[in-house]
Amino acid sequence: MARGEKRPVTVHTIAKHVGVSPSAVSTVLANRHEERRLAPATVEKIRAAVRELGYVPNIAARRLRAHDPEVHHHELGILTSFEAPVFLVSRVLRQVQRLADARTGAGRRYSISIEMFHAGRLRAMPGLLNASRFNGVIVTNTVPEDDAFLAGTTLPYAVVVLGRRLPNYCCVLDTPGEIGRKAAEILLKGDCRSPVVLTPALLTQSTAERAEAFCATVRAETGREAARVAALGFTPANGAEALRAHLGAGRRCDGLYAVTDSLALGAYQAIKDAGRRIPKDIAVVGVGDHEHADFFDPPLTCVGPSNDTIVEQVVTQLFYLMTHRRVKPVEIFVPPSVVRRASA
Amino acid sequence: MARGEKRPVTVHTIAKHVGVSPSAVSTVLANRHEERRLAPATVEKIRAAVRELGYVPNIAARRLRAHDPEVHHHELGILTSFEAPVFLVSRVLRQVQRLADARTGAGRRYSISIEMFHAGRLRAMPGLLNASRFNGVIVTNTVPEDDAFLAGTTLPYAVVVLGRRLPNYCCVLDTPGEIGRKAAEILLKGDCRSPVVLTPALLTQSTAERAEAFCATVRAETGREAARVAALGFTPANGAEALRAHLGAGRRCDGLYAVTDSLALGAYQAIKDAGRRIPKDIAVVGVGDHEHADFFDPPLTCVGPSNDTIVEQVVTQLFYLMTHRRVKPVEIFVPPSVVRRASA
DNA sequence: GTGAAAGCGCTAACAG
DNA sequence: CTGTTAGCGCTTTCAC
Repeated sequence: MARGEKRPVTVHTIAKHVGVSPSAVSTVLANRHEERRLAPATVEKIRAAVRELGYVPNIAARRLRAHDPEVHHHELGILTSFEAPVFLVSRVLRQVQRLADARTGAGRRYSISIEMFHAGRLRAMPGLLNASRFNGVIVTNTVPEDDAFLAGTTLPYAVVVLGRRLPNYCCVLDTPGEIGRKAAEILLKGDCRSPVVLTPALLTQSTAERAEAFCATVRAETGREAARVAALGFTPANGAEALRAHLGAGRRCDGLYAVTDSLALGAYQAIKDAGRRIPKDIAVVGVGDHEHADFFDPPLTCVGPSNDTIVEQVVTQLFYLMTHRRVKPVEIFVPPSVVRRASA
Repeated sequence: MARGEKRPVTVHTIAKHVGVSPSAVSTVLANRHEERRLAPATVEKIRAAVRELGYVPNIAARRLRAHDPEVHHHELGILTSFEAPVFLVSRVLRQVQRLADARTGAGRRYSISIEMFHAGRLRAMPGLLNASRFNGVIVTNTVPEDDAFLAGTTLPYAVVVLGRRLPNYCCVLDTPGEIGRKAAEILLKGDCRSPVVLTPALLTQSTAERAEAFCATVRAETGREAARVAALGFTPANGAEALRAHLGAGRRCDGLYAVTDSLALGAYQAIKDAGRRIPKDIAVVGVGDHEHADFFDPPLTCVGPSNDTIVEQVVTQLFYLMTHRRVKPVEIFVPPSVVRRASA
């Protein structure tokens, strides 16, 4: 902390500062001074210098030093913005780990880490451009700025993009149009006459397309317009508030498609508070395979991306890219999953 | 893939194999052969060799090479087993990132990554013992085997343990005894006469203590024994099944403490299916500050660890340890949070 | 067009 | 008890 802020502090710096050799410093840092029988006074002086100079070990150097030449070490990264549905990320992680475990062997190890970036600041992640952090990455939950960055540069290692179309990378995508269409069909077949779609006010590419396709389908099949309700944010509370306002204003609604899980949860509360029954008065459709949808009251019918399939594709692609490098980018579309439950 | 499995493959290996110099190989790997005007034939031969020999770049070496001596790079790790409630981990991550961002400056960068290990296999995580991966770590969701490993060795860098007591490390803990006691008090004050505690069959130290304290409090206050219902696993489905069996057998229950969120969710379904009302027939208490507890139907009263406070303590400790190294281990206990809602 | 050499920061082996 | 030396694998000058 004290003074070494601008000049880099290395074991060498400390050694000179104390008047000992770098190896003595190294020994103390690893708590091996006993077996090396360093003089306690020396140890103390070194410790003091370490603290005073604010020494931070260089991890890359240590790793290189510790490296066992018999094993290949693969560094995999899952890169996601903070504004992410964690549960999807954790599924990706689990799947990556499963496949990595299956391939781990004598001369092969995998390290997998999740790295979060602030939306729009992917370019600032260190080591991305010079390939000094990962052997392969999965990129997801990007915003347009990040996409522009990616599109403008071809990273020289394995990259799979989840949920975006970028011409120079392998991409795995859901089909938001089809999702919206199917959601509309389910509601319309259930004799819904005044469909509503509940979205966050800030639409992502994906949620926008879902809502759009929903409305288009309603228009095509009935000639009427679906009502659009925009929640301020992504939380259940936002969803509840928005739908409450809609219902409170006496506007019609006998069928609802909520484009995210959390909004559906909030919608349930608003509907019940308004004294309406699900699905009798208002049928509700949410998005795909939420782990708790079965325990909503009533259980929630879902149309949305089949995340497990998506994740599987992503991970398969990543490993493929890492072994056969420089293949032509592909786009993989995964059709939606539909789970019918009691709410529609 | 093909043959280089046992002998380590480096740029040097490839260079020799093709009959060029390491620098040529390096240039091709970084896609810089254009500006260096390598012969296209050479480039192709190098590419072929790279593929054939299954070359994997050594990330540590690249990092060391790319290292800018003007900035200190801090590697922070959040180490958690797979059997983890992701949402807690993601809170830790957010908080760490927040504090790291605040400290990031000219000569200072932080990288934060989540690393998952298989329960009981923490010792197998590479680079833990020789300090070649992290400058500081937060360890959580360990099982006894992992704890034994940690207790037996003092890692020579900043370590904060979340949710376990280990004599040689800084630990931050909730107070499961107090949690169980408060849960019991809430139910008993609500005139509950036949309390039940719902737990997973496989108890962690923490869930066991919560259940134990709950039963002890019931015993002390009423002289009766609380019934214990064990669910096969941790999911809502497990919880629903277990409680359904209990209620179906005609056994009494007018107050329930579920020691995890998911079990509470399942319990709701079982209770409603049995035609009972919450809280009129059966009052329900869940654990701390679940983000969706407000949207349970009815909203769920919670007694549990106050995760935000815990996370704050953990992260504060970590940064403290990194700047003032080798301080005496401390134990920090964070009292439970109580949020009263409609379910009890 | 291509190769040789230097050195990033660290630690283990070997000499004193 | 302590210092010197070598080298982990990589990329970037610089020289040919």
